[in-house]
Amino acid sequence: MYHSELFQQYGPSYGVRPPHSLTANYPASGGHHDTYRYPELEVPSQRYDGLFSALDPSQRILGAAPLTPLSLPPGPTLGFGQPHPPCEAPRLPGNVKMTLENKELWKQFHAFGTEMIITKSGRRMFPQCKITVTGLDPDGKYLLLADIVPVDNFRYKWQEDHWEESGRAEPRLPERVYIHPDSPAPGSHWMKQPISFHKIKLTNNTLDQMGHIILHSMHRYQPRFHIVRAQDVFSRRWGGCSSFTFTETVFLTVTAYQNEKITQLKIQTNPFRPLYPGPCDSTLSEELDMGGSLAIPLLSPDCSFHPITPPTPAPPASDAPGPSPIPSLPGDQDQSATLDLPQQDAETFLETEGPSYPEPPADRASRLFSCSSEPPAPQIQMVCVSRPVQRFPPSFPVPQESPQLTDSQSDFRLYGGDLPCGAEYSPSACAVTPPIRSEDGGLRGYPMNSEIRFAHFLPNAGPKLGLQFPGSQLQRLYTGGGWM
DNA sequence: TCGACTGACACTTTTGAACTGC
DNA sequence: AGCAGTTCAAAAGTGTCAGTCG
Repeated sequence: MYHSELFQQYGPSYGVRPPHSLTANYPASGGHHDTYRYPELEVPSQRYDGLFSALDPSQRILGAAPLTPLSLPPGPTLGFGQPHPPCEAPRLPGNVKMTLENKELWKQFHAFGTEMIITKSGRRMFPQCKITVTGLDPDGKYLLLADIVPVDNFRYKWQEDHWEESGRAEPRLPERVYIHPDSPAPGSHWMKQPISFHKIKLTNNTLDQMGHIILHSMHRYQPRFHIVRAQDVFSRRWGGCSSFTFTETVFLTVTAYQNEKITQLKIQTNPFRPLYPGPCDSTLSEELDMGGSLAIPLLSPDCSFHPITPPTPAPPASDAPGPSPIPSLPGDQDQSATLDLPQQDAETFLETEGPSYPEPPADRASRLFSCSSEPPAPQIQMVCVSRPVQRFPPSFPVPQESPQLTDSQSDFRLYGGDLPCGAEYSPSACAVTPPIRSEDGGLRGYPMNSEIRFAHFLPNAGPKLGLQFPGSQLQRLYTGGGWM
């Protein structure tokens, strides 16, 4: 499920997360917020790059503050060492493990400094993100997600044969999450074969409306993978979550390859070239067994994590010690020569040469956190209208940029008429209690006074572009209770 | 002037509809 | 009629490169 299925229905506001508390200069209305720069994100100590409001305990408590759009773990660097909001969110048991399937391939790229092309229309990643998961409850339902976060606060430039810092990073962009299309699926499904995130696309188009992951060029990023125990993507009550990263998957975004070695490596290993078997896809039998790598469970501000290696507080970005000196590639290497990949183990190369771009401090790259808990007790659905009900026009057309919709509330009550299932929206994009069913059992629509909720991982902010409710009206509710 | 970016290009792989045969 | 396998065109993917832009 790239967002393509869901995103198409939610429009460009998908993945856009306004700040937790709207600042004075936050655009109150008009347009989406892709280009909005979060002042909080400029300060390492305050980040709202998390993903799931469901992880925010405040949202699981009646009468809590308005929903925070997202609260996945922070990036490896930003907010590093800073106090995180206390959280009692459930965690997955500690025996949940994730390994990187094509680790050796990633290592080969990492040895030279992985570069990922980003384009306006979106470019897939190569190497692809392919993982295996163990330790899940075979019968429990899980969501698998991925996002990509900045590794540091620097912008880079290619200097002859190596990467070096070139000033401070651009302000962070709205983060988007890739939901694996199999989500939700039982643990047995996730564990039976490698899971491929090959459909992730990267773009530098800040106005992207395709749901691709928006990144800055010439910046370093790292993919993160999240396992969430939940019945469906609408669930607010989660049975736990764990996040993982792999140090080999750090990459630099470029609009054109800078390092000739990376170019050659891509050519040699690219699935579009006859030299190599098919793409790394969990659904394909032809797989490149590049060895596995145990993931590093991520520090999660929402998991009451306990870093095994206590991180040292990070100074402000401007004062932060720069990454380690940039090792240059051997000068006598003929960069135009064909790379003899199998003859040099990437790990060996890394040990002797190091990657061609600065490595983050070890404590940033190797945090390990425990995240274990039992699923919370079922919650009784409760609806609490915390303020006067807001009513929307009879039709809720696209694109209605209502400022009232830009806050973080997500639940709506349908009134004024039944809502039939039409082509304008997909019933799968929202849920309602109870649905109207046809005699044959098919979903026919939603009755008046139904309460509609949207996929909770989606940004609650912004209008639900693509959703239309002709003949009906939506009444937004504030609810702090859990849905399930 | 230079580095970063864009779009067009040639080429390959993937996908899905149409067709065929059992 | 239904299913499985094959074929083929379109779509989507790749890296390259010349031109544009700030």
